Amino acid sequence: MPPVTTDLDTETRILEAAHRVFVRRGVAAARTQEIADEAGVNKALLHYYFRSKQKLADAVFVQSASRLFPQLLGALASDLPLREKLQAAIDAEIDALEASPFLPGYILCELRADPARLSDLLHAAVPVEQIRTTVFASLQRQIDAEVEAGRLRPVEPQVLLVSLISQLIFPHAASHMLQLAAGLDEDAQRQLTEWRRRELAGFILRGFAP
Amino acid sequence: MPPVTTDLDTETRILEAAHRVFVRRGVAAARTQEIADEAGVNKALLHYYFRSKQKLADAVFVQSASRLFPQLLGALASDLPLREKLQAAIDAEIDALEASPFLPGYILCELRADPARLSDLLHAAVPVEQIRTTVFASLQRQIDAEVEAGRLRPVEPQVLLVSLISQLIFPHAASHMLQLAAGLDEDAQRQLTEWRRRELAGFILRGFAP
DNA sequence: AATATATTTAACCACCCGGTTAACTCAACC
DNA sequence: GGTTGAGTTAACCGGGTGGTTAAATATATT
Repeated sequence: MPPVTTDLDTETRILEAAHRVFVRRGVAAARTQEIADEAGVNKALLHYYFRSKQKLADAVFVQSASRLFPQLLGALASDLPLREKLQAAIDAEIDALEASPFLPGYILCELRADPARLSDLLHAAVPVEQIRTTVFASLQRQIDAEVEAGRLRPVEPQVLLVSLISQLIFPHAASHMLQLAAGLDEDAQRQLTEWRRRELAGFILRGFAP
Repeated sequence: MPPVTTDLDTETRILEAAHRVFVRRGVAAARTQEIADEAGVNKALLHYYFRSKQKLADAVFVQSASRLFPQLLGALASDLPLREKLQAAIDAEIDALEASPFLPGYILCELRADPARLSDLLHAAVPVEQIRTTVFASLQRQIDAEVEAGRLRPVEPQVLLVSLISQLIFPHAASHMLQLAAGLDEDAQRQLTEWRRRELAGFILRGFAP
């Protein structure tokens, strides 16, 4: 038998190179040659390991998305008290984003190009539905309790969630746009990240206070 | 002299077709043939009016961006009192977004693919810098006054601005992602837009209150 | 009507890109 | 040492795409 479990090497090298090139250029504009070069292999190897550019892109997308979503949803599905839960979600997401800051932009763009296909793809890889209902149910319960205690105004979980996600992800996904429209250089953006880590949970809770 | 000011017809028809196709597919994945078909003209006409696909994409981008940014920055540069200013910005932006909901996603994606070129392009078309400094200065003044009056905690204008822009633009730019991750259908998203129009200004001011 | 210029078209081309093929290498196993 | 089969490569191919050209048509000016 030839090397069976050995040599994940080349395959992952290709996958990582593809990841870099796809994230850098977008799938449509990416050239298989560039991926091959960056992986240090021949173009035909891409076809050998993955059957086509499309399949390769699929693999990269699934891998990326399952890096970005689970942390956030996981933290939100936990049974921490509301403030600590928000803080956990913020910390988890900021950490994930600092590890791969261009991921949200990439996912956003690819999702826009072909929502249906990628949605199927992700659902096959991650039990999104299930996590989601858990998140909503637990969040709803906590909000109700806070409303009862007079510390929060009535608000649907979606509203809170979207406000949180927007402020967490958008500044990364749109860093170029912010630089262009608001003139924020890298340093200013790092400062903003720090602010979010320290203040965002409190900001949101105050915002939804009665 | 041949038709000089007449027949903006064909040119704008091409521009609008290009707009639709670019926004739908993204520039890299868009085919000139599809644009020509959608404009009801021959492919060569694209080259006649605009010199190349690239130039056409540039024109579309500039047009799009100068539809999306000025409203927001204009409202923010006005001399309304803080709360009314925020509300004006929110109304302006939501109106602009309802007219062309896919614009932010498009701009985001194109900006990601080639930030430097598109930044130059926009700066040549819109006096971004100038508007921006006005916005920041006026905002800083108002925040200082509110802090003095004990109605706001000290906060840099950028922080407030990014929080506002994130919550305004992200839900549109990432509508597919939100549908995927948070399960928000079109109706839920419309509801969220309504919430933002009614509540976002108050939400932000409460969030930054002492 | 004649002319000049602006539009518009059909047909064409050169190149790029994803994908394929067939041959070569090399380690494992008999 | 010969066989096997995964891993790897150079070379090639066909289709698609952006771009070009030259001819045809419309429109305004004289």
